[in-house]
Amino acid sequence: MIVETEAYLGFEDPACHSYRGRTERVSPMFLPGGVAYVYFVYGMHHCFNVVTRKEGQPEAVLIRALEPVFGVARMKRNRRGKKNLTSGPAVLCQAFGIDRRWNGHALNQPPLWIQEGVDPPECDISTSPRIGVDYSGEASDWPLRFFMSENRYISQARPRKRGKR
DNA sequence: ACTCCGATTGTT
DNA sequence: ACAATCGGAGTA
Repeated sequence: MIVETEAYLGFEDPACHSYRGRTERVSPMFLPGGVAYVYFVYGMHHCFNVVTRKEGQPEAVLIRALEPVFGVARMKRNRRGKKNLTSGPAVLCQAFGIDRRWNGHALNQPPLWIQEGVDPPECDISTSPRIGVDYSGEASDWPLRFFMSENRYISQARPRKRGKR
């Protein structure tokens, strides 16, 4: 169950990878919505996004945290026994075995897909600024992070040095 | 060709 | 507080 996301708003958003236009890396974002955009960061991590708009309009939602529902044993294996299985964008990618090979994959198709919640819990949704985008000027203040209020699987935002804004 | 640094995480 | 680790993107 997806419990935390961030929106990235294409050409209008200095924090978005596609802000400066089309490059090889961000080309999946330019596809019609419903497919995966997976990128590699810090020389070791992957992050998983859902492309959201029509072709040529490169916006996406970063999946930052999940609450495990089933498949926990496999997640543990993929995570090498670590306690945190799905809190944090790179952590959940490791748990699910998601890497750049999934770029462009249609997310209504197995073996990796997203579906409407079977019995979604009643809950409030909170917003906050996005994590780790302090370089992006005033966009770093935009309330584009969304998470289920008080869900225990929300990723912990670490204290960071304040960049230019 | 070369430099800089990141939509992070785990450990100290 | 810092290391790990590398390729994308920008500059020349």
